[in-house]
Amino acid sequence: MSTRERLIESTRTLLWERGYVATSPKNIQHLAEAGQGSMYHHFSGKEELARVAIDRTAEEMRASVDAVLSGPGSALERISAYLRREREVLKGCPIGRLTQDPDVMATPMLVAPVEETFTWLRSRLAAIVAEGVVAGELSAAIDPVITSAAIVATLQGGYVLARADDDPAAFQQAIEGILALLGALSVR
Amino acid sequence: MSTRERLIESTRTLLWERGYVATSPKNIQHLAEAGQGSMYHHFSGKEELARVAIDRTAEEMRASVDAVLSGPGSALERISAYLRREREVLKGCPIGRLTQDPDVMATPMLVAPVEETFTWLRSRLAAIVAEGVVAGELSAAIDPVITSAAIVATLQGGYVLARADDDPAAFQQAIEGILALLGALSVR
DNA sequence: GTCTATATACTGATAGAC
DNA sequence: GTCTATCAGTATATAGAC
Repeated sequence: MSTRERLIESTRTLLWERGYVATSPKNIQHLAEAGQGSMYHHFSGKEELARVAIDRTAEEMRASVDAVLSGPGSALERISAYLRREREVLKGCPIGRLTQDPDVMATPMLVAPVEETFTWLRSRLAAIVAEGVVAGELSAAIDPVITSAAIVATLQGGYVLARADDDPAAFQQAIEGILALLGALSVR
Repeated sequence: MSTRERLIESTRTLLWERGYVATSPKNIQHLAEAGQGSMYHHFSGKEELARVAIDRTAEEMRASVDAVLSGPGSALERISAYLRREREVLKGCPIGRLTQDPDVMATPMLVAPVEETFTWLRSRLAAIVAEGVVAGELSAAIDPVITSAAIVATLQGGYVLARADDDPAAFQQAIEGILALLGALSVR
């Protein structure tokens, strides 16, 4: 792996583990086993490097989520598969966590990919919920937009509960809770 | 207000706005209009001050939530009143945000009040959901524990969505989404 | 491309005068 | 109780040699 590559991957790791404010150029260089000079040769500074790292994380997430959501199965089955996927629950969501970072929120270049990711995710899920309603699988009483917002929020909030409890079970309970509600509204 | 009081209140404000890692003793002193010496006279350091501040925020939250949940109305009405309460959505949850702070999570003294708050909230809500089921207001198919986890998670995740979008509407959609699902399972 | 030197400001605290 | 002085270490670079 090239030095540039190692810098990007190290930044991704640290942004996930500690966020943006709490990650210093020095931390990144150490993890990447790269010198000060290398980092500033490849990137203009911490901000640009973070942007590249966040973009990559967002793209990967999008691709892996889309793989599940575009897969086989009914609408509810795909949503359920997405929510129940294996996750490193206690590490939290690498994108969602950034919304709590004051320096990320104060930097338009860094918020942009975060905003785009959630906008995409919510509309992708809304489309699937709508599909389920049209197919007669889900009750016509379900509104796709607010329901998909609730689904994504449960996922993001599940991470918060799990971290507060230091136990992935809290995440799983939240997921099972929303799935049970959705399941009860499926048309059998 | 005493200097000590101003230090605590300033810390509460900064922990809410920027979190723990991103808040320095200097920031606190400046906002509190207190000198270095004053801060270290009243508190052993940043950590102790943060603990006092978090405790106070947690207690206030508990009291105000309990006021709504112990109020009049059916189970679903009280849950709905709680979720729809006025909130400074874009500022996020002053307690939930701390779960994303690496230095808070690494300090047992600081995680403790966060963990206690969520444990309390979830069991308080679970009791109300259970009440609704017993009263025949909610479907017997509803499991109080996982449902209350989903409710709290939706709330916490709603803040994440709103901040990502820089729009409180995303929070409201998530809330209306979970309430619609719960409402559909109420026994009319 | 990578390295070392240098720089300004801030972090989180301690020491001791007043 | 509050103030100023001081401190070792870090944050985030820039400069210029190799």
